[in-house]
Amino acid sequence: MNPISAPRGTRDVYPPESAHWIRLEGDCRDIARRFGYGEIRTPIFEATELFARGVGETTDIVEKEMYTFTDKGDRSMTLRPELTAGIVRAVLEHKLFAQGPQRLYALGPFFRYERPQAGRYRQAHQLSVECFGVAGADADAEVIQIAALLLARYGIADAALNLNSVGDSVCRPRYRAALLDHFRPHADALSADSQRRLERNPLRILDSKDEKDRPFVETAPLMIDLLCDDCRAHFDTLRRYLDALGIAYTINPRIVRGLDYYTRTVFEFVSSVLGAQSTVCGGGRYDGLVEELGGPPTPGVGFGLGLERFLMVVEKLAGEHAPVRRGIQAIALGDAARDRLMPVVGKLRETSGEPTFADWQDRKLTAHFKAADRNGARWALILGDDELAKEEIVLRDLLAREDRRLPMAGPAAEVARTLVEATT
RNA sequence: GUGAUUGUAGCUCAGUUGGUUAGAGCGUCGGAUUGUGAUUCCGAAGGCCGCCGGUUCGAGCCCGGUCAGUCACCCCA
Repeated sequence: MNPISAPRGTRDVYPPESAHWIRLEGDCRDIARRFGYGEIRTPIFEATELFARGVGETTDIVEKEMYTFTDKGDRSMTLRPELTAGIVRAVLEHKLFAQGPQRLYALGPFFRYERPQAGRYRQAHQLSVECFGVAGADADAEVIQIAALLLARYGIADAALNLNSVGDSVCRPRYRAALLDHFRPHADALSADSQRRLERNPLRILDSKDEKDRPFVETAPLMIDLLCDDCRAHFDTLRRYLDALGIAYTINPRIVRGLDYYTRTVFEFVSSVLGAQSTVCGGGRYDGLVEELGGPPTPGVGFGLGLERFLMVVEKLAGEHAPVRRGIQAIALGDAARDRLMPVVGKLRETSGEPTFADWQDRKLTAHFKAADRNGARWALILGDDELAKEEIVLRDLLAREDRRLPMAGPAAEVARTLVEATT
């Protein structure tokens, strides 16, 4: 029988890597909190209909990338391919809009059935930040700053903010028509992919990587030149706010997002160290989404930030740094010492903020020291027959390589307290 | 879904034109040192050579399939 492996495109996270995840998730929560955003947790599966309507029937995500199944009640369910639709559903279900604008974030997995590649998984994780009920560009600037701050906290200067506007229901149809007028006469000269895109989603041709498309893409009209007055004003205001916040960006008139619901602002943070899947964070405004899902007309802006990709950038950019040594390795030599030391270790684990490691097996001192190194312990605590006889215990500083002898009398709690003091 | 490429010890990788008991470094465990670790020396354990089938007297090596990793397209976090 073959051993079972993790499903394709999924991966396990375990020590020491899991420590990076804990830290990143903590930083996401901390930064969201600073902006007054609260956490929302929604199911990882929802009615298929929610994503079909929310993400868009004709998007690649809905057409071919969803994990959809029929449950035992004959309902069509889907593992969420992104977090926003479920959040909107929950907000509507609990009538949170009755309480004014909602600032929410969610942290968790999403699922897309795609061929894995660098920075692309079938189960991935993201921080999803959503601001509902604020129509002004201040909300756009606010969510962008959240992402910018998170990147800055990890010293990721490498990620560049690309900004664009895809217009609204007034000017986008006009732009689409202009694009079709531009590309249609040259349809035969376009790449096969772009010929297909011409019918389905002409905007996509703009970020084609095919050399054949290049001359036509370069001369194509730009949305940014055809924005209606309202969209133009929104875009200009956002730029002013970003400048005021000191957030650098470049206007990239060719960024297009894959989800149907975006209106006006779209943005991406891209990193050069990620390979082909270079977007660390992508988002924008979605003023029509809430209504589309059966709610009252409600503006919204938000983004998704890929945690796997974020950590990839951090790892590529960060050099090797010596791991911090912390905590105590407790070493008992002999049965009597073990019996005496065990309650002390128990108390240390209750009261010390640092880890306490112990291997109660009857091993050589050398082996215990090796374990201490492996555990990254800062201190070694040694108790053997000699110490027992003198009611002492040896505390070794593994960095300074120096031993200290401490009194070992009284109840375990007292000994533990002395040790905590001696090691801080 | 399309294309390329790679699967040999826990990890990184050798393995000759197909030829007997498949190797190294690191790591692990033990010893040198009956109580002092990151250096050194000695020893040991650890392999369905991804899986299934085929060719062959004989397959880690050749062929087909399959699963998985990696990279790119498509698409996106």
